[in-house]
Amino acid sequence: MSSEARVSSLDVARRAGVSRSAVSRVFTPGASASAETAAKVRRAAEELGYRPNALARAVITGRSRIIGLIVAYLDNQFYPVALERLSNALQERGYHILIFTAGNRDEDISGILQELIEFQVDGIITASVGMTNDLTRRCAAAGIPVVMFNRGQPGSGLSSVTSANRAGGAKLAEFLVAGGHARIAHVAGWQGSSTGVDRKTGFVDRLAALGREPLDVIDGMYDREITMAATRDLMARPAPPDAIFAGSDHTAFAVMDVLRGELGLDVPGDVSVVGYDDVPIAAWPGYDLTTIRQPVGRMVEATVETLLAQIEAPDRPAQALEIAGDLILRGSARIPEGYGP
Amino acid sequence: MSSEARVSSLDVARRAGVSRSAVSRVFTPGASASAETAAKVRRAAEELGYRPNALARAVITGRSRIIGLIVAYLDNQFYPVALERLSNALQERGYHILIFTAGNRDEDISGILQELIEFQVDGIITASVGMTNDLTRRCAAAGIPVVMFNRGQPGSGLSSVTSANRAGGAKLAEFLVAGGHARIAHVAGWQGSSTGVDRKTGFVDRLAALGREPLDVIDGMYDREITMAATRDLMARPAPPDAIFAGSDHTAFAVMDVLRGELGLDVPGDVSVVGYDDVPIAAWPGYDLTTIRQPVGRMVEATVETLLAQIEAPDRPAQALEIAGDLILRGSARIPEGYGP
DNA sequence: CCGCAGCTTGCATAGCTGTGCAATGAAACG
DNA sequence: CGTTTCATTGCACAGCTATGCAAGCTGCGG
Repeated sequence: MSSEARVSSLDVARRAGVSRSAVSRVFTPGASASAETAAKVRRAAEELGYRPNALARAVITGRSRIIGLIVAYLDNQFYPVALERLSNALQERGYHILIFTAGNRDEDISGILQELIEFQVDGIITASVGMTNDLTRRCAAAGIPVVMFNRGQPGSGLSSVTSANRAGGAKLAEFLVAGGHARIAHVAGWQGSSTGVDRKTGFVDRLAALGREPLDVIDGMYDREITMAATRDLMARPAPPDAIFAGSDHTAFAVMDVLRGELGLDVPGDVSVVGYDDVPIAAWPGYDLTTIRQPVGRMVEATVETLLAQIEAPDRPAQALEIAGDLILRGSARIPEGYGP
Repeated sequence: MSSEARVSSLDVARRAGVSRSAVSRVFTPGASASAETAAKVRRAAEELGYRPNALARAVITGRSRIIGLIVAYLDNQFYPVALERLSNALQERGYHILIFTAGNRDEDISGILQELIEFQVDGIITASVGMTNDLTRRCAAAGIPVVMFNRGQPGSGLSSVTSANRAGGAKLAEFLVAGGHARIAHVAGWQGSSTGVDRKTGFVDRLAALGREPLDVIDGMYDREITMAATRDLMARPAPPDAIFAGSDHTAFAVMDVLRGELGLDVPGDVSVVGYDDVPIAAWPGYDLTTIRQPVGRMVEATVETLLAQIEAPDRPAQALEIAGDLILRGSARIPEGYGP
């Protein structure tokens, strides 16, 4: 409530008639202080508007309670939703998110790692970022725990939390085949990412197990424009697909926009479309998209638990968690007999 | 490249055969150091993987280069887009965003202010948050500059950056009247926010100036469900509206989903719909929404400039900036003669 | 009444860095 | 070659807090 000069523990100590140590102990859980001095200190702190300096505290305890979040892009709604939940989950545990936006270029990521070290972050979460092996090595060298959210990197020694992407891709393959589709195409997610590769692999392998093969697989790079171009290309062929699996909901919307908006086709009458993620928009009647749900809540919980555990015990081995996701039936694809309620 | 022990400037100094001061000066722009020692120091730092401790630096300079961002929700796509740009703009200037998610309840905000002070943030940006006057006073007391993004609070003494919301509302009123609509309704943005109030006021006032009045004005709270309920209510009346202005694009999508998805109506054949923001989805063929563009890029620039200027010169008076936004013509509303190209 | 145990509290130090000040060295100039 | 000047560098201190250690005090039991 005083003027704008920053107020330190010394000011509080003087006003309360005690030493700095006493003030520090009052604000340190687990330290011993008598009820009387605690009251005096709290009152003085209140009057002066004092709060302990978390940065100075971090310098001496070696714990900043800051988590660095590296995120490449936010246009896929899955990531803002996850960001909000991550922030809430970490806030509840006394941690905070320092955000870093980066393209997927190596030099971006490299520079960001420097800054993460400068800010003494206790841990790192990456989202929608494909890490390089170089970065992997440097993180390990810096001794900062890393959890990759919605990405994995086998053999990197880094923890990761993903949904069961291969299983999800397989479910969609079965679903589309059961729906009686003849020409099934896949506009895949970025093949530089584990999610993009795993979904594709699970999808193609299950098709093969059913004695089928995809009409075509094109890398849509998780990009709206590229996916739209790929869709136009597919549909311009003599025998166009009657079902398209897009690598994410965000790109499935792009596919549907081309089919309905540009080509005047009916979904699912002419072409069935399925996606992956179950972002909120997928439930809107405008798209009503059949998709695999990525359980954001549980993925976030697992990410936070894993990261904090690794911060507590740095020697704990990294673990790659996969969380199963359900097929969500909606109106964008023919529903075969036996599915649904 | 070494083991995981944190490496300090003393380690680098020893390895380079110089004093701590020399190391500090090499990493402080503007300080004097000979080319020779700079080379020695940089080399030793490289070998040890040293980076200066930004937290310790912040303790002594009194500048953390951390900006606190308070955001209430991210489901309206306008905010993730803004967040990404804010982060980029600040990163370019050597600042970073510490993120705080909060509901709009007073106790949330109050607790967050404590944490903002603890982390010694140099400035605060609020987005999608309605601040209380109490918070206003406490921020001023703490001496931390605040810029409200996409919100204003007249008379609070806080800086703000918004688009010209009254002017935008007026443009939409004119546009809908020129389109020959007979019964014009407004499902407004949250009336506890300046944007919601200003857009409504500009809209209603211009209607009045044209000798018209709205069929009804309902507070949609910027919430999808509430807006959908309001739309159902409007359309169930004996004389339903033939044009609806929704307080944001995000809620305009909700209106369209009810009209087309639930009621089987044609947009704009039966009802014209307009929104506000011009988020990316508004341009997708699935919605193709006529709206007022909020120029995110310029709003972000202005926010960053204002905040940094206020950090440099704390006595600088607060300013409320308004940035004009254009009417973007698309297919969700009848286009009157004389508009368009 | 005395000794001991246990809780409090102040002192001093640690944890990392920026920066004023003075000393050192070299370079430049006469 | 002598002197002045300037850049450079080390020392010491500041900035804010946590914590081990020892001293003080209180209370309890003998």
